[in-house]
Amino acid sequence: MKNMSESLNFLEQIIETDLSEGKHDGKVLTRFPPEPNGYLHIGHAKSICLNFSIAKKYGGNTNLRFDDTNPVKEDTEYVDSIQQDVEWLGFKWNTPTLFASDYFQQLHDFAVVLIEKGLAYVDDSTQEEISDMRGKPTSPGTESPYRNRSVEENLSLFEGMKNGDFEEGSKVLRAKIDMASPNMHMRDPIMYRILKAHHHRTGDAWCIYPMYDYAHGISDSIEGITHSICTLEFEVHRPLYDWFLEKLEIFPSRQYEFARLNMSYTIMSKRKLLKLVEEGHVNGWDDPRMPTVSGMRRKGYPPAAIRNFCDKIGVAKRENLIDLSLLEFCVREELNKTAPRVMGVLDPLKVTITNFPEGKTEEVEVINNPENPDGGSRKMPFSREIWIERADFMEDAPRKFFRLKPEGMVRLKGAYIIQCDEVIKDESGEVVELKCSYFENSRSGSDESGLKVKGTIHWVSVADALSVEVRMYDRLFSTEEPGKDGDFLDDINPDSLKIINAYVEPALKGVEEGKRVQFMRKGYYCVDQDSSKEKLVFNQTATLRDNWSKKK
RNA sequence: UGACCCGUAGUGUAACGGUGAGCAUAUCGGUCUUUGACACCGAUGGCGCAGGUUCAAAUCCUGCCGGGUCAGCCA
Repeated sequence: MKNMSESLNFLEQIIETDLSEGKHDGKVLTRFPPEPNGYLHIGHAKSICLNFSIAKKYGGNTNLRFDDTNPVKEDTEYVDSIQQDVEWLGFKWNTPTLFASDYFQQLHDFAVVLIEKGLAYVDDSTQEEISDMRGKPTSPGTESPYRNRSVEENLSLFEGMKNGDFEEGSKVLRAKIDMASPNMHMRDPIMYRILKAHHHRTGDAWCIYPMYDYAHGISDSIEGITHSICTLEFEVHRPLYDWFLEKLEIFPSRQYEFARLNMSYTIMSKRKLLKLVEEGHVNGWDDPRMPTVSGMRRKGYPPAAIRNFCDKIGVAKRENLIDLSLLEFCVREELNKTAPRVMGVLDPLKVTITNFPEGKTEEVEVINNPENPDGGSRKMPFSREIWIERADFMEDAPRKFFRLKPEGMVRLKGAYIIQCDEVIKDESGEVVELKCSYFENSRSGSDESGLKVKGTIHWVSVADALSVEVRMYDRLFSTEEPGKDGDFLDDINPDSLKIINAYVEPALKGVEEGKRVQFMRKGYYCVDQDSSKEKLVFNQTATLRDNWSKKK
């Protein structure tokens, strides 16, 4: 009988077949090849988890290699953030960080080999001419008038390109393949272009830079990558990937493609993400509303939750749109196990316990995490005046509302049962305070009152409460597929951020940045980097599920 | 009107010619509960269509329909 753990995705099947055939002496080496021109997002996380975990599963390794072949778009700011994000996600690459730019010399030398074999030529055509001659997917292209230059001429021209003898854009090196190929990528693709730009690693050493199709496969081959896993849009590039390795007769890396992640209410395009940042729709790449790894980290998503999510969504070749709620489920699942429970009142209503002595403070003991037996407990001050959640009181409550109502009773979590005796309102009729009485013999843990109450609510002592800022986040977009009908900016949710003030229990004083907690009955929150000694700032990571409000 | 890839519950993903098409999530009920959370139980819901091969097809073949990708000196 087959169970889940035995079922393999299509990439695992390929690897197991390769292994059984003894390919590459049973070695598996994958790679994650980001271009350092943007921040990593959840879509990259899928690729990272896939590459690292599949290699690990089969006793192999994974290289981190920056695909830095386009100096005009790339920057070290991105190489730093990308490395940090991969590490944070929990993965280690065993070689030093690699760069395609480390292979510029080899790439150049291989290009010379191809020229010598008569398989590459220098083309003087303009960009427009090249584009025109390429033809259309439905009709063949035409050959460039420069296509049949002699090997010697090509060699000397390419040397000239390398030496900076020619203007940017005046010449390119092209592979000589087939202008009539039904595959556009085989119509004499460009291998090198002249770019008199400063590279973030090689400086001004080069003024010709290799194109992706040429550099990527050869870089894989140089490193001995056995399984080069990329997204579906590179599928039509594969014949070219193979062509270079075959003609050069170097290590036969193989490329496999999977469907990229799409998620509801989310955009994944680097260009659009950049626009959100640049136009100030969000507060930077690490804004907790961003689907970036840094944004999710700041929002309080644990790396284990993201890994779990990537595992759950699986890998296949069909287009997909994952429910955002699955990610949220994974986040809650992880946090439920790991986040200590604390009390935080987000929308406070004052309760005075009239029969509790003025000025007296008692300590009650509260379990830190019922899901974690080793989580221990802590003390919480209890006094005559407390804050409760405004929504935990209802004047005209329906029958099944088992929180506080006039003359109703409720358990204060970890403390006493109280009864609501009087509702105080202001002149506009809004409830501003509740006068309650407590049952002294109902103390949690030693309850001898015999009272049975259905509801338990959270609270904090007014005198001891910490006033904190809480940033409440909702999804950044209000439509499932932002931009599906028109401009994606029109689908931005205007209420994606609300900043409120809340009261939390004093045990939270001085908690470290990044700490994740559950505000009991409300949700998970994470201490933001904007916190100061005077004022803590929390980001809402996720709310708890709320079946009650759904039922209503 | 070319080439390549892909169609399994709302969503995602299994099945490798042979149980009643499984699992997760979502949705809806219920049990439990000093978190209306969590956990647990149950329900709704699926093989794009049509042929063919076969004792037997989600699975193999053909056609159709639908979706995606490709015409950067981006990756």
